[in-house]
Amino acid sequence: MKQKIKNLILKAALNAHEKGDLPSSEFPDVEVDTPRIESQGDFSTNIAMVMASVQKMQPKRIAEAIIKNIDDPKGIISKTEIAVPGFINFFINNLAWHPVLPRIHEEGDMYGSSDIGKGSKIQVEFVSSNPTGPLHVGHGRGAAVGDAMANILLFCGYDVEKEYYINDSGRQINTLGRSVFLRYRQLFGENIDFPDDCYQGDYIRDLAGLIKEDKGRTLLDQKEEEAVHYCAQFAAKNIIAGIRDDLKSFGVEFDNWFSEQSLYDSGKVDNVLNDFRSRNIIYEKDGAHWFRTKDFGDEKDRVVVRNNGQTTYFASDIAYHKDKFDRGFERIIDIWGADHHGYIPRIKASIEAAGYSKDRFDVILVQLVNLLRGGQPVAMSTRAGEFITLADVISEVGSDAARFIFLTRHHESPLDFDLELAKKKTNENPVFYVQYVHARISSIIRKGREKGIKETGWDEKAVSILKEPEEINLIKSLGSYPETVRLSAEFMEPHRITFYLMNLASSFHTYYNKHRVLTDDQLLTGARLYLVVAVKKVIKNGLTLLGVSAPEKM
RNA sequence: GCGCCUGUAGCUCAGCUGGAUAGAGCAACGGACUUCUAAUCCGUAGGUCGCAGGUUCGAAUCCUGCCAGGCGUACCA
Repeated sequence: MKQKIKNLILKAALNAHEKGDLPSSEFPDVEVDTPRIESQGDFSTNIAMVMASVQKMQPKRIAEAIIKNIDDPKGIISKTEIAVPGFINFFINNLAWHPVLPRIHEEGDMYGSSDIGKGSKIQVEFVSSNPTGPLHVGHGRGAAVGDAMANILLFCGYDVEKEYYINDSGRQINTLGRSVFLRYRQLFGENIDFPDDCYQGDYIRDLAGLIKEDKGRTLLDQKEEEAVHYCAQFAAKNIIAGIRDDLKSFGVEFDNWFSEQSLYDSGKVDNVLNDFRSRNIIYEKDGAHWFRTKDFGDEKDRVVVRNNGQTTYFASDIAYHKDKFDRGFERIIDIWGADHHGYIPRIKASIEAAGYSKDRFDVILVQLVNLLRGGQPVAMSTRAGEFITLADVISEVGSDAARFIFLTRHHESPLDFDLELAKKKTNENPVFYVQYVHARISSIIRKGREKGIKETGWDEKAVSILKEPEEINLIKSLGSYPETVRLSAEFMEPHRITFYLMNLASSFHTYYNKHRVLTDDQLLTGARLYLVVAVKKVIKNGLTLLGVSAPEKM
């Protein structure tokens, strides 16, 4: 609808120019807004004010010239107004909104989809938690944002791949092995002080127990190095399997699990480092190897090989991001915890140095989650190994509530996640509020069937009965869904869908309380059914993008 | 110190990349179930958009400087 108005305005401006009502043929981009206040119409444009200096005319005169030249054969516009500074306000004929309904019925699950991505290959990498412990709540937020983002991009015509990067190499894996091995030895009665720098959680003991069951005491006879290595591999594999399960119960499945170690095994890390050395992008100082990230806009240069010969995490990350582009992705999106933001300039530097444009790389920073219970902070200490895992949260409040709540904030604002609130079944909890719409409409349909009432289907005459303000309001809201999806993809902000759904839900509940769908008037009932079924479809459509279910009953 | 993020109603947050009189939910108060799920709705009240300048027809939104909070600033990941 907005686009239609845009075109009408543009054509009117051209007509006006041809007829000599407007001197200049220079037209700015037409901007059409939806005013907040009802009395200001359904759409407004600022074109007259923007053109004032070019046309050397008063905005009011320009507005008059444009209105005079509007050609609206279908009668979409019921009224136009010129408002004080020079806005032109358009009032849409109520009946002009209705054609969105058959579109929703036809397109169903695909309503709102588009091809703005033009099939270009895009990768979303998220969660990528170290395989040294279970996922916690913060990872859940990253998972919810990443998965929703991937769904939205797919819906907008991108060829999306979801990837999980496994940090299965380097020091933290060694620490994991040591932690498990020490617990293992404790199981055989050794009296060992468990070091602070080892992983403290109970899951480490559990893993040690599993190894004991499997291997008996044989590890004690091996060289420590070998035993630690075995424990590390065993534990990492086990933990990853657990992470995979947790994500699955959260409704998140990845297309690809990418191993950091594989970058070393295939020589990709060495290759890219050698390439940078040969191009003098890496130099030696104090026995370490430094990447000239400063030359690419970072604050200072960064170490890639330490003076003990070990590569840093950054070294494999250089190879990793290069490899993503080598695999043919036109754009890559990383979803990180906000505490990693300082890492962005150096990754961009590495991408530029590897010969790709840093503009093809985006990072979505997800702020931290404060876990609360009844308003009180839940104590969490990773060091002491006392934390509520994502799995705990899912089993307590359910995947739907968790996912939805994670998406009720802009990803760059910190989020309070209250476990008690997430379980509440009231207006305080937005998940139920939205899902309830779907359940209510399902219920209406069931009741209708019992009474032998069928949907009318698209019948312009019947549907044109829908002219209650609450109905027009609902239809307008339905019509704006595709734009919401598009903006959500463009700005990489999944929460826009969440807010849209809450808004649509509110419009529906208002309508529901004021008007009955199933009435004695057959024509009206059919038309209203047609409307609410469209609402149901859009609610389901949006919830699906967010990874939340749409229940038939609640 | 420097860098990034945040600051909007008592609380939790939106605000469509510069538009007109800044919006929701919660909490408070007052109402609505013999009718399709009251897990809902309607109404009342609540604001110097952190502060101060600047840009312009027009600023919560853009720029600059402060103030407050969070995070980062490793040869950790």
